[in-house]
Amino acid sequence: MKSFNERCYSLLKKVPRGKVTTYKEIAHALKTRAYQAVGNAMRNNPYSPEVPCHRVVKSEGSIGGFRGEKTGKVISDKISMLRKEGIIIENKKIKNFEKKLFTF
DNA sequence: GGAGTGACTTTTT
DNA sequence: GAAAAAGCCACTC
Repeated sequence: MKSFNERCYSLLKKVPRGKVTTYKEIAHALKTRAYQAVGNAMRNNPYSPEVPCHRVVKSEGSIGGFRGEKTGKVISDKISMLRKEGIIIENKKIKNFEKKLFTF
């Protein structure tokens, strides 16, 4: 039985490049309301590059908080990466969020 | 088995 | 509109 976390990772991997998803959607896809549990899974993030944690945002379209990989990384860098993938970030918020939102 | 934590969400002040 | 509090679920110690 895979842990709840691994399911989150699997779903995250399904997110195509240039799209984003929300913690809420993931939790809903898993038939649960463990929004924070999803965040927990991301925080553990055993799959650094395979799981695009930066593609997961809050329900409002804001970036939320990311840990980067080490203490030096900040959210700003992740935003740049998202922008490179085709996602427009404006003032820590995703532009055209609804269009970029990927649902399961 | 119980208490604490968390990269959240929603409602209310 | 922004900030704070409460609520919720799963994981870890």
